[in-house]
This record gives sequence, structure tokens and C-alpha cells, in this order.
Amino acid sequence: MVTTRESSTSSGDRRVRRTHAALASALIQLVEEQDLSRISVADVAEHAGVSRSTFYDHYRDVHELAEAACTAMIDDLIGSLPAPGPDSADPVRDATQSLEAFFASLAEHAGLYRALLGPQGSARLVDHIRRRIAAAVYDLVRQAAAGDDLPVRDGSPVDIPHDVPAVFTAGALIGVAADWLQRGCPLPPAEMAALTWPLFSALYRLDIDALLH
Amino acid sequence: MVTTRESSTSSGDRRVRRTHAALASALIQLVEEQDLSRISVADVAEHAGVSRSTFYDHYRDVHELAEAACTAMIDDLIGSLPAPGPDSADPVRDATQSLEAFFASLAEHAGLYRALLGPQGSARLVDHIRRRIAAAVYDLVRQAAAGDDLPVRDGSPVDIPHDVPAVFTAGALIGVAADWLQRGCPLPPAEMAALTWPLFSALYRLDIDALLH
DNA sequence: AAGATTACCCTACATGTGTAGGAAAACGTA
DNA sequence: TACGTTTTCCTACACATGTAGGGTAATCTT
Repeated sequence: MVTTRESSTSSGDRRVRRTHAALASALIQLVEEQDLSRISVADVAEHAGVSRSTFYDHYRDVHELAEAACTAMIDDLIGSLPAPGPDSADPVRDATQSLEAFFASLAEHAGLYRALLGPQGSARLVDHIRRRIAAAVYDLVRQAAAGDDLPVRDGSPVDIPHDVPAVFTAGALIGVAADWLQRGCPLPPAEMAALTWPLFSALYRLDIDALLH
Repeated sequence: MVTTRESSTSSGDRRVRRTHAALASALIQLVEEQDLSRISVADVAEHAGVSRSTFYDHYRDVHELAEAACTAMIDDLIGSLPAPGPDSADPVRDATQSLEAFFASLAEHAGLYRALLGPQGSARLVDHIRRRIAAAVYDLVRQAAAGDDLPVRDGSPVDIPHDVPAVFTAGALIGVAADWLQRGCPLPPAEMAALTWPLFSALYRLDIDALLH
């Protein structure tokens, strides 16, 4: 019997890694063919060459598998973005390149992301991504403002981003991404970055002004 | 047998109105007590004093019922917002009051909205609301810009708001609303409006500038 | 290599889902 | 009121869900 629920990342046991990979791969394959809501646990398990019972040993339902499959990609992506500190020569170029990398990563796994961010998607994953992006935005703005004498809210480490501009920005990014994916990514990532950057820029400037009173 | 699927609003038959109302009321009651994902069709039907089979005559699942219950409220709310035309004496006050009305309406039905916009919520409804808000934002910006000689995109009537700033704004609003609801509405609607208005203002100004080249 | 661990699979079961057909009752209309 | 129409309800069924227990085999550790 399986008692401990692994948090997320690559476990020690080979068998676990294999089943995780097999299930994720099966889901990605199935999500290209049919709606996420039409995909049953039995389907995923069979395509993965794994018993249905084993599926439930790892995930509670298909949504949780999808969330796990996306979470790693999203977290990697956000973590890989260059932090635009005050040492950057061209922060605008940095930011647009980060945005372009974001949209490019979405396009690379467009099938999965479209299924998960669209109308038949997973509210759980959207919520997780929004929190993750909001926290990243919060950190980026603080780093960009970069003065240690700026007014800093009480940062409880568990629940950082209770910050209206950060949640605002995160929701906006998800909205644009979901819309773009649903339309089949008609514009290239670079153009999406060019279109959205001015909007973020306006918000950032505003936020920094507010922080500086 | 029921063959035609009613689009949305109040049907002619008394029985249909009664069952719609009973089901919506039952859902609203149940959603205060437990997670949306834990509510079964049988539960809703029983609490509504309606057979399970009748439920399926009207809705495909619980999410669709929730979507229907919220859609009317959202559409009424958006439709009731005052259009800030060039005839307004104080457009800033108009906008903040619209925002405050929005948040107040959310708070009024906080139980339902929190359940539907949160992690256990309905991606379908979120998608619908985003489209609806994006279309409203698109219209508002066009009305605010108000010059007939402005560059206007080819407006196909079916699919109006393929507009990055509009989707951006809609997503942002949903993000803020979802976060606020999930935290139990700690700030009053007026304060939320005061906090978010500057962000929208920055986007609007930017968008109008872009339209004017 | 030997033993302890634990992931995987099988079976079984109670419950929920979604669909279908048809009888009975409520409704709108003439 | 009397009629045709539409809704509601009942029964039934095939399938999916989520959980539990226990046997077997792969893996990790020493």
C-alpha cells in the first residue's frame, strides 16, 4: 500500500519515475486527441501501460495528473527567467525576452496548455499558476525597485503575494495566454511579447511610483 | 422527452422556471456547505425537490448549472454598468463606481462566486466571464475614445474581442476578484475599487494613446 | 547477496454518471 | 372545458469513480 504522497519532483525510486513519466506522456498524447473532460482515468492508465489502481496510488484524478505535469514546466519556466536587477544594461530588452520565452514555452506544449487553460480545463491548475506568477511578479517588482529602504510589507513566507498589482498582473498574463492558446497561437511569441510588454510596463511604472509615494 | 435545449433566460413554461429556480437555489445553498467538486447531481436534485432525471433534462452536469446560475448575474451586472461616454462630467468617478458595483455584486453572492472562481471552480464559467468582460472592456474603450475616425479593426459580430488589451484587462480583473474572494473579502468593495482603478487607468491611457498612434 | 521496503497489480464493492424509453401529470391554447 | 404539447418522473442499464485489502515483484539499503 502507498501511504506517503510524494510532493512533486523526481522521486528516488526508479519505478515511480517511470510511472510518472508514462502517465504524463500518455496524458499529453490523449489531450491532443480529445477534450480533457472526456479523458478517463482508465484511458490514461491503459495508454501508459499502467493499472488503474496504480494511477490512484499517485494522483487523485486526471486533473491532478495534469496539474503535476504542468507545474514542473511552469515552475521551471518562471525560475529560468532572468531577474532584471539594477545591474542590467537594458531592462526593457530583458523583460520582453522573458515574455517571449514565456509565450514560446506555452507554444511548445500548446496541446496540454490549451486543454488546461481553456473552457474544459482545470481551475485548480489555473489557480496554482496564478499564485505562482503573482509571487514571481511580486519578487520581480521588489528586485527592480531594489532599494532596501523601500516600504516592504510584512512578508509572511507562506503567503507572500497578497498584493493587488501582483495578482492583477498574473491574472492578466493568464488571460492573454488562455486567449492566445484558444485561438491556436495565431501570432508568434515575439509579437505577443511586443504587444503585451507596454501593458506590463505601464503597470510596473505605476507600482514603483506608488511604492515611492 | 426534452429535445430543445433552452438557451438561457426565463422560459415560457411555469414548470421550467420553477425547476430552474429550485435547482439554482439548491446549488447556492449546497455550495455554502461543501466544495463544488463534492456536490453530486443527485444532491442538487434532491435538495431542489426534483428528480435526477429532470436535472439532466436541463443541464449536463453541476458545472453547467453553476454556469447558468452565474451567467445571468454577471451579464446583468456588466449590462448595468454606466457607459462612460464623452458626455460624463467625471469619468473617473464613473469608473470607480462601476468597479465598486462590480466588487459589491461579487460580495453579495460571495459563496457562489468563491466556489466557482476558486481552485475547485469551473473553468467553463471563468472562460465565459473572461470573454464577457473582454467584450465589455472593448466596447468601453471604443466608446471612451469616441472618435469615429479612430482606427477600428474589422469587427466581426460573432467574435468581437480579439484584442490583447481587452483580454489582458479581463484576465486581470478576474485574477483580482478570485484572489479577493478566496481570502474572504477582507477589504470592502470601495477599497478594492480604489486599489484597482489606478491600474486600469494606466492601461486605458496607454490603449488610447496606441489607438491614436 | 540478503533482507526490508514499497511500488505495482488484481479483485471486489459501493457509489456516481450519463443516457434511453415510456407513463403520468402539468401546462398553454383554443 | 377539451385538446395537443411539453415537462416531469420512474425504471433500467452500461460505464466511470474512488477506495480497500492483499499478493507479487521490483527496488533500495546494508
